[in-house]
Amino acid sequence: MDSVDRHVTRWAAFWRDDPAFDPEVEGALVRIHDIMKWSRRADVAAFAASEDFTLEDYKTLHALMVQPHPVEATPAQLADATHVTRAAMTSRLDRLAAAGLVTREVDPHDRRQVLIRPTAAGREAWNKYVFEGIERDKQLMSALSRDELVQLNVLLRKVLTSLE
Amino acid sequence: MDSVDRHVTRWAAFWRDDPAFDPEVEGALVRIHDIMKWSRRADVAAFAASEDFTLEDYKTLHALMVQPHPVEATPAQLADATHVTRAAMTSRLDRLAAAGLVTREVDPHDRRQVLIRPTAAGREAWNKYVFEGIERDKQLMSALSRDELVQLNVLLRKVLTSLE
DNA sequence: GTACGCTAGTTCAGCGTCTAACTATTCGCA
DNA sequence: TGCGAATAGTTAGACGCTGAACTAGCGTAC
Repeated sequence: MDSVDRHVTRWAAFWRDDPAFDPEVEGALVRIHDIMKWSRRADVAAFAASEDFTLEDYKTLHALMVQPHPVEATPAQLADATHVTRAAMTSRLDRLAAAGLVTREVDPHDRRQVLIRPTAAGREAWNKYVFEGIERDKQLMSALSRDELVQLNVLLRKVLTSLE
Repeated sequence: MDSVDRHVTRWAAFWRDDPAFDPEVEGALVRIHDIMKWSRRADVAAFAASEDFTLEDYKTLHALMVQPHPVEATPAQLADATHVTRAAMTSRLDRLAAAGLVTREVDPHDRRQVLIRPTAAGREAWNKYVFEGIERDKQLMSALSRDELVQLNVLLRKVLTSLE
């Protein structure tokens, strides 16, 4: 029994005989929510020390580096990849461009588009943090065996596929 | 194969022979992240129509109703339950109190504390939305059978217990 | 009994995001 | 060919959250 079991149990008391409420459904979603919070907290903590390079900077740079074509991408593609709006991406790119980590260039073939490319400094910044992030993630999921991890992905993949 | 598989595969290409990177770990966390985003988006959409009653209002009210003692709680307890800071809870309660959905009263036994209680209108507002939320959650997880849902909770419970 | 440390809640400035409106460019079709 | 619709990106204003500073009240120890 974890904190979610306790929470959902109390919650369930309100609809003891109402079949609409399903402890397994609510439990799964609350847990997903909570694990997410832990992950985010760990990420924020990892970037709290570094002045002038935020978690958002890193995430944007990461999306740029792990593109189908890691040499360039448009703001819209990066916005989709990071699940933020284009407006948010504009302000993220403002920061990165000002810090000299990416370049902005108008696409000569379609002058509405802007091509974002990482600079050498940008690649370096990304490299510095990416392994730490992988290690954090590993820690977070360390309670599961390899088989369990695979099993978890099978289940989550089903959920996500149905949503997409 | 879902979008995360494609994403992580591309990602993995960067560290093809580096054992630090584990597609199962990253896959699970990215999926948890994405499912979370879907859930939040559905919740936001559900409250977009209703003027003057926000998702945050509902969540706070919900935390208040599903307390060990659902008649009253302190701002600190509600902040913990909803995973926000006390500062954020102060502003949430400002809204709810102004809308007449909760009352704020200084605890006579400890005058530092404030007791929050739902009003009749507050209970009614909560009741109006709680079933819709349950239905949304059910939809979100509808891709899984009962057994799979139980299995998912077993795995997530392990992860969460290790984090707590 | 007074002084110090701790706790609860609030206020404030800063940040990141969102939606909506706007500009510039390209596309499609009469 | 030219004009309206659609698309890419940016800007502006609002919102919610956070951390830090602050006020008020409680508890304890000397």
